Amino acid sequence: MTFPVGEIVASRRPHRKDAARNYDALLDAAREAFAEHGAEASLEDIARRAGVGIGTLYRNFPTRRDLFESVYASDVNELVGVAQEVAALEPWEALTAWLRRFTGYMVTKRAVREALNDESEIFQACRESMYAAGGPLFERAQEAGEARKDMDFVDLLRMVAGITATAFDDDAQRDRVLAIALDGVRTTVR
Amino acid sequence: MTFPVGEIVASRRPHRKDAARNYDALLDAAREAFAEHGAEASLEDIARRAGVGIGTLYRNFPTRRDLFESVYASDVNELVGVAQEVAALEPWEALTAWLRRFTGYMVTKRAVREALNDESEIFQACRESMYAAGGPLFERAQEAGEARKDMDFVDLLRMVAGITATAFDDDAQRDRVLAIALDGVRTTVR
DNA sequence: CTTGAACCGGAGGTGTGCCTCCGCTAGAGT
DNA sequence: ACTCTAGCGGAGGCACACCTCCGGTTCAAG
Repeated sequence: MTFPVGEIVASRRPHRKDAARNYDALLDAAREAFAEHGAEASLEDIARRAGVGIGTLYRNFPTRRDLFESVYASDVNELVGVAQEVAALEPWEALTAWLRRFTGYMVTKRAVREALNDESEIFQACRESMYAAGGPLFERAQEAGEARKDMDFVDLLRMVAGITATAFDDDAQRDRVLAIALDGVRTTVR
Repeated sequence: MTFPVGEIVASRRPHRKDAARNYDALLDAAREAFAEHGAEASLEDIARRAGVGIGTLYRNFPTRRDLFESVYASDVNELVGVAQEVAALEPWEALTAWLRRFTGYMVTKRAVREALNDESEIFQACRESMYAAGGPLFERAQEAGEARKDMDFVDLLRMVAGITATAFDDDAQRDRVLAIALDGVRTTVR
């Protein structure tokens, strides 16, 4: 199984040194802006944050959707990497460790998912990568009797995504609530 | 314990027949628009949906915040009523019945909460009303041994709010995931 | 060092939303 | 029926976001 996401991202990145720097700055600024203002964040503000002209933004990302896709893809890329890192842990620990990273990812990504409907080709590829990376962790936990069998990986992701996308009083509360919900997942099937 | 929210809402509502009708239409249109476009929904679009001039919107709700507060308050009002209705059921059933209604409420309300920070006086009053209405249901379930005791009502609301605010493939998936998370809540404390 | 291609910034035209202001309309009290 | 006042609609000025276009700049290959 290959993960085409990385290649798609890389293919957009310009070759010249200054151009590449601008590209990265725009991606970071966009990630930040989308997390802060949601899908409707101002493109001119993103260019300002990145310290580049608005023209540069449009050359790299002709449409808002292009920007979404790139930000999203680069994050999915990282999550796929994490899945490989945690594969050596015990089944339940591996799963929850990955989900913890998924949490951090989801906080920023709420806006992107809100704007990117499933039509997008890149979105499809990213989702497949995600499932290919995290799915086995869940199945392993199921086989080890550590996760209930009357739910699937998609259910789990939705659950974690929902909980982590909400505003909590502090991180401790978020972790507590997440742990409680995961207790529901760990329940053995009746 | 009184719930001042209803009075606040009522106090805004104009006395004249046509004016009251416009007020209601604006509230409904705003609820719809906020659910659809989030907190940044266009006020002119809301006036259009309601079939009134933009001036009428501004006379009734001088600021965007006023509109948020009114929509939010009217919804909280309804939830408080539901809590009284379900009070006669068994502890766990009463709690989950109320949370199911909370779900429907939350889908629409995500946008409002996103825009209304805790400074708002009305928001404070609403939150108190919510806790006063739903809190006892949770405590009753705890005392009956049906809900774990190492979490509080706020944790529970955040959890349900998070899960229900997310996009699911269908209602069945949402219910399934919610039920799993609630299994975590029902777990007895170790 | 030279050179040309790739890249840059931002001015500016267009569209849309925000909010105010005021001449007109229609409900409510007599 | 009459009045008078609360309420109405939307034109218009301002601000800001979107996106295009092009003269100037900078990298990197030879």
